[in-house]
Amino acid sequence: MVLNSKEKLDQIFSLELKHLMAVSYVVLCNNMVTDRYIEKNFGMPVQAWSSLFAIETFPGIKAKEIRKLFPRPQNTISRAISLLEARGLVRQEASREDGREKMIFITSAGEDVLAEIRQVSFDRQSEIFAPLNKQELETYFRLTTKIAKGRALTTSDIMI
Amino acid sequence: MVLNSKEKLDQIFSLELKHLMAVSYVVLCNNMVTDRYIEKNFGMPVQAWSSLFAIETFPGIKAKEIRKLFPRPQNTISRAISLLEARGLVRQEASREDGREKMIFITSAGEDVLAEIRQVSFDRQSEIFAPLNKQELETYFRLTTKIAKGRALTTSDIMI
DNA sequence: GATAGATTGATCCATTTGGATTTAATTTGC
DNA sequence: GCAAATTAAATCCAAATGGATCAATCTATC
Repeated sequence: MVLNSKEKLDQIFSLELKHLMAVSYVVLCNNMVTDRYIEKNFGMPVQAWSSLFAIETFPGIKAKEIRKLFPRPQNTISRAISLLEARGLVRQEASREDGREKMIFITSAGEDVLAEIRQVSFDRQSEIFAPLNKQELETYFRLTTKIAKGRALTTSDIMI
Repeated sequence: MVLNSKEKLDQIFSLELKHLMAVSYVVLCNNMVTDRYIEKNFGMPVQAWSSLFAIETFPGIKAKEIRKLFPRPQNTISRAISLLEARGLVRQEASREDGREKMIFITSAGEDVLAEIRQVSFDRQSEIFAPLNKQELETYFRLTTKIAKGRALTTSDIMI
């Protein structure tokens, strides 16, 4: 019995690890498409435009705080911010309270680039979630948020 | 007004891109924990043990088929299989129908390693989805599967 | 208020990554 | 039936990655 790709996926999604596999599959597929597209069209890696989102939403945010929103290694975020600064998309300002920290702000050039990325990301989001109706989408978001807030997501008790 | 991390996350999850951000956040957080743990304890990258899952589930699977289940660049899967083969966890056999393809099979050493990884992955899955009750978990899986089957997930109409 | 320990962000460097190319095999078109 | 196009997988190599280290600063304890 030879299975085609769709049937193989169904079978993978019937294993005991199906919950983890399904959600990872969705995000992995999307990242392959989105990250490659933005890299090609805007010349920046995912951690750079993710950081730009965070910096716009929270003016004066620090690098270590960005890591909490978009979990990546510390030096990855550090370099992403260097790239954004080198392109004039953000500016940094020494924190008054703590000389080690830098407050990061988006520039108007950064706003312009982000507006473009936001638009295409929003269209992409619509594409991805198209299979769900409005009610299902809200349920999905509510449940995802519940998972995201789980204590062990970032600090596992078993994988130490 | 200064926000702590939890509050920042809430605000990020109130933006128009919240659906995409929430699910990406969950998978990214998990990958940071899981991939690092398995790298440290089993000495192999995520694409290697993912492939091992696929190879066990579908004896004789080809490299290009694994890519459909765990979307990664072609050479990434190719190298993962080389690694698994070098460790004696899988063996390859030339396909009879098509000499370019190789059929991949798990070895008994591979079964042993996979059994360990499966156990810890299963425990990790329980940890991640602990915030959902049984009913919610099934709903979540059903909706995730719907998204996973969407045509545009892998072949975007807008990100070309 | 001096010193040890902790924390922030930058940098170092060996390893990994992934787009592009190559090799080998198959399929297509004429 | 043969050249051209296509496909699967391996390999090449410049660039990215991430664990480890470093420098600067802050905190705690005595």
